[in-house]
This record gives sequence, C-alpha cells and structure tokens, in this order.
Amino acid sequence: MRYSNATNYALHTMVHLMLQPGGSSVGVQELAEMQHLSPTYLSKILTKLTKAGLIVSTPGAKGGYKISRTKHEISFLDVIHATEGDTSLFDCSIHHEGCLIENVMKQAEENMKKELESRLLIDIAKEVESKQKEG
Amino acid sequence: MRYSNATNYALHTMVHLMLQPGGSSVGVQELAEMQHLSPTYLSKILTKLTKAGLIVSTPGAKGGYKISRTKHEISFLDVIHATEGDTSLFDCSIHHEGCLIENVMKQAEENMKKELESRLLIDIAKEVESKQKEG
DNA sequence: GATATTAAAGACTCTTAATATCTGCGATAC
DNA sequence: GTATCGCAGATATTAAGAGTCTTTAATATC
Ligand code: SF4
Ligand code: SF4
Repeated sequence: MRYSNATNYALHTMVHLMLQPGGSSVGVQELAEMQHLSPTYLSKILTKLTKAGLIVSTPGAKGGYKISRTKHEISFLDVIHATEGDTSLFDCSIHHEGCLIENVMKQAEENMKKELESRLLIDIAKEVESKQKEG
Repeated sequence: MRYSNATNYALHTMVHLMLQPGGSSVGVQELAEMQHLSPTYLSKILTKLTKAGLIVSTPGAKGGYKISRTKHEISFLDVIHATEGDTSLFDCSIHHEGCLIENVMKQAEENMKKELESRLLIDIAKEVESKQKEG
C-alpha cells in the first residue's frame, strides 16, 4: 500500500506554482522538465488538479496553469484527494452493522487525514522560498 | 491506495483465534470456510502472521494455528505490518536533505499508526464475545 | 515404521491498477 | 489563419495483488 507517484508529482507542482510571482501561468512542458517527466503524463495529473479546482488552466497560446484563487486554503489532503480519490483505505464490502474492525480502521485513517487537512501547502511554499533566499 | 484484502482476512482470523477457548489450535480449512476463502490462499496469509510471531503453527496431524503467547499485546498495527509490510505510504526515492513534503506526509502517517498501535485486538475480541452472549 | 493429516514453500496464472505514450480535438493569442 | 497550448480518448507497458496447484516436510496415531 503506497501513495501513487502522481500524488508526489502533484504536490511538487502545486508548490512550484505557488512560488510563481504574481501567480502567473506556467506551461506543462516547463513543469514536466522540472520533474523529469513526459509532458503528456503530467498533463493528466494536472487535469485532475484542475477539475478539483486547485489550479486554473488557460488553453491556447501563452496558456498554462496557475494556482487557484483559493491558494491560501489548499491543504495536503486536497491534493491527495484530487489524485488518489476519496475512497477509504479500508473498504470491507460487507459492512456489517456496527462493525468493530471497520470502526478502528476508519478512526485511524481519520487521524491521518486530520493532519493532512491541517497542513497547508502555502506554508511549505513559504519555507521553500525563504530557504532559497538563504542559500 | 487501499489496504489489501489479505489484511482484512488476517484481522478476522486473529479475532477468531483469540476467541478459541483455551487458545486451542484451529486448522486452516476451518478458518478458510469461515471467510469463504480457499485454504491455500489463506495459508499464505497465515504464514505471514506466523513469521511475525502473532500466531503459532503446529504442523502435522491435529495441527493448526493458535494465538501467540503475546495475545494481550497484539495491536491492529502488528497485523497490518505482518500483511502489508512496514514500508512508508509516502516513499520519495530521492530523499532530499530536510524535505518539507516528506515531513508532513510522514507525520500524518505516524498519526494513523499511533492509533492503530494503541488499539488492541483483544479488546475487539472481547466485545465480539459479549455481543454473542447478548444475542 | 506406515499412513493419514497438516503447515510451508515455490511456481504459476489471472486480474486489476498504475504508469506512460501517442494522437487528434478545441480553445486562445497574435 | 496559424502557431501554441490544454484536454480527452485510445492504447501499450509494467507492477502488484489475488488466487490456484503441486511438492515437501513435520507430526500424530495406529
Ligand atoms: S465484521 Fe466488519 S470487517 Fe468483518 S466482514 Fe463484517 S463489516 Fe467487514
Ligand atoms: S523535495 Fe522531498 S518529496 Fe520532493 S523530491 Fe525531494 S525528497 Fe522527494
């Protein structure tokens, strides 16, 4: 059980877009080069982020992707939901009434999600920025 | 990203074995029937649990599986580790020095594991037992 | 000791999901 | 109009999970 690589790429892309001065657009080929990916593959991931409303795409010449207006509210969990879907980690198909096992597993998962929801990408971006200025 | 079915089967098996009077052994075919599985498939899962020291196997005639001596200390996390391995959910192969993203993901995962570590199977087994007496 | 019973291990197939590429379409700037 | 770009669909390719079959080794019973 592991997060997909797409989630990793999505997180990096989001941070990168947040660091764009004035929230300007960046083309997929630049984002792909940065992460050593093929543009077509990354494009699929970016489409997911777009549909989730985390970034905004502008097609056509001089187009690209830019961070959404909700920039300061985007959490790690938002990105993960966009790439991984929002299904439960533990999904017993039977669902017995008042299942004790499911209870424990779901509660634990909730603990993880709470943390991921409380951590905002903007804070990471800011830290990265200040590190770059130092170095 | 989902827990494997094996983890579900393992959890059910563990609870079942804990409910055996006197911790007596149960054969794989009985455990398999209970969960509508093939004995050979379940056998692989049971071997993992055995190697993790959560259950004890006795081969040969009248053999089977019984719960380990550490019965009262076995947590959900122990079972999950046995079936899923103990690799991290978020595993970036690069591992940059002081990576901020990895930090957040690992911390969140830790929150989940803390909960899974604190929840003991024996408590679930006892609840199941008392429910059965009620019904 | 012979035999029946049972767990352990390895090879193997099947299915599914993730990964990745290629192609054509539609929107936009110039 | 044309070059540039994101979007969607089809299509490999790969990896992991799910599950079966067969053989081997250990044990109890007789
Ligand atoms: S007891 Fe819970 S986990 Fe087990 S089969 Fe029922 S619903 Fe699923
Ligand atoms: S910044 Fe962190 S997650 Fe990103 S490549 Fe480096 S180690 Fe991996």
